[in-house]
Amino acid sequence: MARKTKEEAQETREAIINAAIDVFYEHGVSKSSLEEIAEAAGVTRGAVYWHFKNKADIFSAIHDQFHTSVMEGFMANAETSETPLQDLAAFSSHFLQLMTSDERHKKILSIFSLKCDYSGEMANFLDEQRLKKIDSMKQIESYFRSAQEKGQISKERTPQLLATAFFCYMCGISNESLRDPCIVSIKNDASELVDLFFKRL
Amino acid sequence: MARKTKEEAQETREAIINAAIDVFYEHGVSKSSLEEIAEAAGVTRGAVYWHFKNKADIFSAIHDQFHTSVMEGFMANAETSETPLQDLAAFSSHFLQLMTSDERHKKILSIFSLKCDYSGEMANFLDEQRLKKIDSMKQIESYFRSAQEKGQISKERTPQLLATAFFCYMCGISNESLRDPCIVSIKNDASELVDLFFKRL
DNA sequence: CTATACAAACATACGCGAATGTATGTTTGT
DNA sequence: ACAAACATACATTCGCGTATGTTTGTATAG
Repeated sequence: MARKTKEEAQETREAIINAAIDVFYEHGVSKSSLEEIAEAAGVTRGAVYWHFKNKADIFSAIHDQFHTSVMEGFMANAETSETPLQDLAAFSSHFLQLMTSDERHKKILSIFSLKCDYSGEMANFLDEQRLKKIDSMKQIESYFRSAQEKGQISKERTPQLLATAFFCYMCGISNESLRDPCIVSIKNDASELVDLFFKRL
Repeated sequence: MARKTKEEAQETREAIINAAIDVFYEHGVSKSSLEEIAEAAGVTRGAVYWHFKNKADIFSAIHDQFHTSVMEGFMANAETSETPLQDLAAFSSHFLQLMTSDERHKKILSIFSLKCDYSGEMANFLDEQRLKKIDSMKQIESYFRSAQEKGQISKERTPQLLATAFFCYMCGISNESLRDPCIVSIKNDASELVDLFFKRL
């Protein structure tokens, strides 16, 4: 096809990414062909290979895009807040609720945890996720530390352990609700589950 | 090769399964070829196709074998026990510790949560896992209900919710420790993490 | 201001290897 | 003698990466 303007090219790039999310979600990453993705985006494989190196590169784009969009609302007021635990709970509930309100958000999470085979070239993404998670853990940790310094919770446990526990808890809720929305219903149980962690600290 | 006795044939079948676990763990399910598995087992693809229908069928064998072996130590004394919470905690800790002591156990869990693309034919296994998890949840639920009836914990929350929370918590710990043993160290933190859930009920 | 050269943004075509399923051959326990 | 328990051989498909073709926005010279 003909040459397009920068903006139009950027649009096709986004179209490919969005198509990939849908195709990955339906057929899984490993069984999705670039042909399928191209067709879903209304282009040919030529366009895909112009914008991306290969399938892993598309996955990487989704990966980056997701994490930056999630994190930007997170890194804020661990020390400045007067109610760190409430803030943490609120953000956590909001994150879970996104899985109900934002279809794209849900699809991407589902791809990451159920439709992906982290091996070979894909194993790199586990490392990237590790780094992001360490950042998150540091943040969560500071929330708990702040709460301890303010005398809002017991100092019996270290902030590290509390952060680890809470992080695992949240990951578990997220994953299990993706595996089976009936067993763990975000709409019905999410906020109550989050509260359960804090109510008796 | 020549014909063998029933026992020898069963041994090769087991050898194929064990080889598949190793190959799946290293290369991921989707990128593992039957040729690799056969070679690792010291046979040819002919033997593999004799014992199994295809790759998904091998996976299914691992799947069944794992769940039956895990569950057999679990279904026991929810109502008969005088200390249901302690029993639940003990079993949970034991389950997590298995990831350290039993390499095979760890590899299989890692395959299920990180090296597998649950799509197409593989999606059936999510349904199977759902059923197993419902059973587990029922069991866990009865532990909490028993504890409530004995007055050992508050009746503020329903047993269902407590079971859901605990189940998600455990899944989160298991998964995150697989993703990064440094962030969540089973050896160091597991029992303390499990305790954390119960200490303040 | 316009003609033209160049390269961006794709589409099309080609060759290749890898894996799969099956068909057939071979050995030996019973 | 027959079939279980494999090994070997074959055909086919599928997806990938690349090479090449095509169109058109855009810069630059004249």
